[in-house]
Amino acid sequence: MNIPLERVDKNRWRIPQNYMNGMNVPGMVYADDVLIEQIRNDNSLKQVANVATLPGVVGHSLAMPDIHWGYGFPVGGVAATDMEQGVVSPGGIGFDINCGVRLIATELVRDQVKGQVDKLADELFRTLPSGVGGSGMRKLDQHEIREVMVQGAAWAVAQGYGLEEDLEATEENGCLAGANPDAVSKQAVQRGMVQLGSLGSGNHFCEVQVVDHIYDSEAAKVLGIGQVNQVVITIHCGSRGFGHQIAEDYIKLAQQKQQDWGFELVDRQLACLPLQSREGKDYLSAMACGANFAWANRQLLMHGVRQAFASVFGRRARPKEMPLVYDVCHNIAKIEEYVVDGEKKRVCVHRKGATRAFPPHHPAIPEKYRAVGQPVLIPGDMGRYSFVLAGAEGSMEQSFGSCCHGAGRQKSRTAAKKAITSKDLMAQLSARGVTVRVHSKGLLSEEAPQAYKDAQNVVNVVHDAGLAKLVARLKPIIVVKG
DNA sequence: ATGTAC
Repeated sequence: MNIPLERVDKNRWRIPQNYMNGMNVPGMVYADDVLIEQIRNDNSLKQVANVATLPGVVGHSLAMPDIHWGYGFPVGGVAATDMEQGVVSPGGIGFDINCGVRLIATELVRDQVKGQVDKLADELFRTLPSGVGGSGMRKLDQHEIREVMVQGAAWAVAQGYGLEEDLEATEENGCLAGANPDAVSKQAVQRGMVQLGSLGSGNHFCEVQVVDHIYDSEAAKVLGIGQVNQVVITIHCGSRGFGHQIAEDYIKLAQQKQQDWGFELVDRQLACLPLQSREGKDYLSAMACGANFAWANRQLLMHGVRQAFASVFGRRARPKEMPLVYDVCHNIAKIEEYVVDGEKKRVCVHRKGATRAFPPHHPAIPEKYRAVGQPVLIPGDMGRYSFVLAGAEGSMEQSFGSCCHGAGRQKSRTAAKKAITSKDLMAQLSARGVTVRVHSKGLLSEEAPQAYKDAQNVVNVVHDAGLAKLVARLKPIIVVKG
């Protein structure tokens, strides 16, 4: 599939609106010369064009430099739809509702952890339940899961999983408004009741990392990650089977109703619901339940991390000395206001594999970070590095307050599995000084560094394009995975 | 991502 790309500047490529019948806006792809060649290799650019055909889409159908093929929408896609005329498309949020990333700081440095790496890895692996379909740290009854759906991370804190101040360091304070448990199916509830506080599988992980390079020492200091060799922890996880079931339920519903609403979609996977319809509002209410479950989930997992550190390092790693730096979601739809074609507009911003990146002084940013901008947490791959950035002004002008979310897959899961055996991968990681504890070795190869683009290229693009600013680079020393 | 298919 050859998609015509017009180069806009060093880091931007336009898919013209006349490329395909039915496009309501042009596409815009963020990539440099290296990344654009990798991106051309799958069908994700066609998906960028497909998204541009959605009813009520405004501005551009955007693709971040970590874009790759996904269900309907590309992963790494951003699209905003008009609140009055537009739709919400569950495939534009993703199956893992509020998949996201949480970064925890410590007062430890690399040398203090060196001799305890195996013990710490064992302790983390024991404390954080993982694996496909695995059950979580806390079983919920019918009443409790309703509270989780409405309260999010605050429920977890009230139950003793963490500190009050964790909430202000969480996007939306760990609770998306408008959640309605009655919009969630019994089946989703059944799946969710046993999975709170679990890591799952796939690309989800808990990593112990060290600050490896600092790009902006002032910003890094404000975020509490200002010391080279400082030990930090990243958790990447979402809403598990609960959010997955919500997505599946509403995609099925949307597909059944497309004809009634008069939609003729270029791809069945773009199934969508008018924002002003009963069904569209129900999806947003259910999505908020999924988002809140995910925030509670990451809150429990962070509690597990603090417990594991305390058991290994005692008073040198008490919860107060392990503050949450920030928690971002990268699979979500948010109602926000932007200037579109010179006019202020309320839109539904779909971020699927895309991180919010609000600039300095935005009221949604915790006060302590106001001058720096919203922390943007970008996991790379398990062998190389991850990044911390801060949102910048360009995101508000260009990308509906959004930037990339990770390295972006370069090889399919099947291709990755063929490229390297888990044994060879374990040896490679060990040689790089990375200690791994994994639930299923068979799945490890699918997540090999070789399966991903170089995250450094990805973050350089969003930095150069003015969407977010580089703050720090993190290197993994322990990886715990499903 | 996911009780990796109903």
